[in-house]
Amino acid sequence: MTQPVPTKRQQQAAATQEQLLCAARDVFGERGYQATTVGAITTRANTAHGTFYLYFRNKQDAFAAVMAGITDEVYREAERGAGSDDPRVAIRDSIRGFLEAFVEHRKLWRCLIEGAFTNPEVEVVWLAIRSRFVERVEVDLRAFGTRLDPAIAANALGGMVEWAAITQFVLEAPQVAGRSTDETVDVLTDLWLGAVLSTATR
Amino acid sequence: MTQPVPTKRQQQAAATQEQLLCAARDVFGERGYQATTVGAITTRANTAHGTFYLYFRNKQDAFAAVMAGITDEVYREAERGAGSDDPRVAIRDSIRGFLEAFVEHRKLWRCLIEGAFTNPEVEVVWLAIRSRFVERVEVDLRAFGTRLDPAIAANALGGMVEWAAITQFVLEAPQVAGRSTDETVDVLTDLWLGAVLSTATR
Amino acid sequence: MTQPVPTKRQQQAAATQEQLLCAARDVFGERGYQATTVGAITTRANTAHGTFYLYFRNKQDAFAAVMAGITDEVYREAERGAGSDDPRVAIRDSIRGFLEAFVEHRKLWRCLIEGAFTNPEVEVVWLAIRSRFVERVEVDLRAFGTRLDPAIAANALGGMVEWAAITQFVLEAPQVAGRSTDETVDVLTDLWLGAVLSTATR
Amino acid sequence: MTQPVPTKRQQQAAATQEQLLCAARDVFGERGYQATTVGAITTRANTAHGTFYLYFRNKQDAFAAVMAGITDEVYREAERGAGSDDPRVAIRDSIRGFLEAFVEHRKLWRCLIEGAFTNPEVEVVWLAIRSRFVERVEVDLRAFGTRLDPAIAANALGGMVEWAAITQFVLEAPQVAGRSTDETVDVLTDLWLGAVLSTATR
DNA sequence: GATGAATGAGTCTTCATTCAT
DNA sequence: CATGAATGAAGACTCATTCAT
Repeated sequence: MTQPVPTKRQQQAAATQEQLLCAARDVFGERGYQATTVGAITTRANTAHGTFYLYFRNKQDAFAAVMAGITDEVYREAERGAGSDDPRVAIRDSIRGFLEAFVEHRKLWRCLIEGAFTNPEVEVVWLAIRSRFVERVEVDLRAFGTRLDPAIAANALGGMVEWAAITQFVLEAPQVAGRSTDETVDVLTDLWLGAVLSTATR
Repeated sequence: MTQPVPTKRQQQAAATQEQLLCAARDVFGERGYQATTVGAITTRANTAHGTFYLYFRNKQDAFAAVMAGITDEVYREAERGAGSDDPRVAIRDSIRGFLEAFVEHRKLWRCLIEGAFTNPEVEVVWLAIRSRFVERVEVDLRAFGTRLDPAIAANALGGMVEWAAITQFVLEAPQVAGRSTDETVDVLTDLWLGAVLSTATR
Repeated sequence: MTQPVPTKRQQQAAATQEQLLCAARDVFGERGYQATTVGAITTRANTAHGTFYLYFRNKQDAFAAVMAGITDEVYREAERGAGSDDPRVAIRDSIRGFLEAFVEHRKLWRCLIEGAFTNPEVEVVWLAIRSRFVERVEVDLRAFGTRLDPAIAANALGGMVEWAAITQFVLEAPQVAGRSTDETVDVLTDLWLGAVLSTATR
Repeated sequence: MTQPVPTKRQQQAAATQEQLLCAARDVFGERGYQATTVGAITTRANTAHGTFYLYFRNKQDAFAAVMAGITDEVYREAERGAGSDDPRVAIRDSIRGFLEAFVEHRKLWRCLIEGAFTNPEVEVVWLAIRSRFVERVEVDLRAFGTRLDPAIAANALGGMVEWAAITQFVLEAPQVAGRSTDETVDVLTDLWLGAVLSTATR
């Protein structure tokens, strides 16, 4: 068994890693994936350049470490509606949870999409996390009963929310730029519910 | 006024530009935005490196030129359902048109997303073209009558189709990888129609 | 057919390449293989850093280009004794040819040995050139008639001259440092001749 | 005066140093001089990175420590023929001793040559040890009587054996690769003897 | 005596862009 | 019009060495 109480040096090391992780989160959010350099991260973290490589194999590895927390949080928020019996309430809560968490991290999310489309390994990581989200939706659809293919429908409806969030809060498409999260939650809820109810089997 | 009949030189130049454009299309599709180099394009086009800069200000400019044609075509295909009186038929034709054109150009579309998330100017170009698409949907929704905010709804429904296409045919999300275009057209049509009808005002 | 007369630009390019090659020769000779940097070569050649990569794939490639000329010259000088009928004269001329050429390029030769023991690809290149030298010796031994294994004997006798040159003129082993080329030629000739004659079959 | 009986601590320290030395020997043999890193040595030795610097000033110092043992052993084996009265037997035994010890350590010997040509201080160390070898040969030649310069002849004949070993067992020159040690011992003995006898004065 | 976290100098290589020919 | 040689900025990654614990 290892010591349960971390030594002073272990604390130091953990603090350094935390500094680097925070710095990475900030810089990725500000500059995007490609434009972020290891040098920018270490400068921000007040460490030497080489220290970065004590805690991360490379830039991509640090990116994965940053994103693991974020994606997990956002997609998990989408599951918080599960408590309600009223489908409308459940759906609205899920969508609201997702959108609110998304808005909070929208800069990093932009970076995530950039990373996923630029770097195959990031793509794999992201798709894996996204899968959990889509599968949750699929389970809900099956539970509700639908005459559509549940996988395709889940991917489409889940994707509708994801992409609406991206176009509105990241890309700021002119048609929807500046709209409040609440407005969007309402519309997405109605669309989702209408789509699901009209194809329900029970 | 210059001669309406192009001179030999002008023909030659047009041919060179066409070569470069085709080469750029190929290389962007194969390698993606970041990984494409000007050298790769000129090599493919059998021109000198410098010739590239006679026809394009820079890499980004060539990318915009390539993408203009593609995005235009894909989003235009989404308008071909307009002819029908039956809303289901009209929607299905639109979705089918979009997806079929999308599938044909899916490699470049991947590149387009990458470019838009990497380069602000590419983002602007793409958003402008996408706007026409969203606005067409908005006009249809208004014509049909909906109690939802038409802009947000149009962005969400149009986005649902866009993102379903991307996740299925570009990212090949495991839940939907390998599904046929037809299956997806059916599901998307039903979802769209259900969402619209249930919120219709007339 | 290409133009036999090089254009001005081709001349320019050739001149640049020549500058780089000379600079590389100088720097390799002064610093050795590992310690030579591409930057040092381009600085010496008065070119931009990137220009180096127009003419050489990498440092090793430039090294090979430098060494090709040198090794060829040195080992070729070892063949100039071939004219004489008197074996002693022939051997002495060969040894003298080798040593004199060697002395002239001794700094680069040191670099060559370093490169060959450091970099497998350099090793291969050098061994190939050295093979021609050893095989020439072998042919001579066979012609002369020897009861020894000609390959091993050729490798040993050729190697005796090579290594004597290296220890004396490159490493400057204390026992032989400062001796003249002539003295060494004499001794090596006698050793070689004595070894060959005493094992001759005719 | 310190205690002649080592304390626990001293024993511990000696064990650690031994571990590091063995690890260094292994890693240098496997990777070569340049490619060996301090980290690789400490990893192999199961010690902390910093521990290395308790026992060695730097990489070069550890290399010298490793090589001291090896070179000593190999060159000492070359002296074992001294017992015999028959010159042929004496020479053969010396050559055989050298070659057999050499073959056993050929990977480290390769590393030694690389080190000597890369690092001036390694060069000095090696030349010092080699000197003893050359001087032993010189003494023998003088004892035997030769009309040649004994220093140059000793350097050449000793070098013939050294370099034959290197080209055959380290570089594996194509002409002699795969030959047995015995064959080579025979040929070298004959060449050496022929060279010496034909220039003998008594 | 032993540890291992931290340092930061050092180098290769790529590539968008320019401009003399 | 077309060429292609030249530019030089930029960035990732390694590793020997130090020193507080």
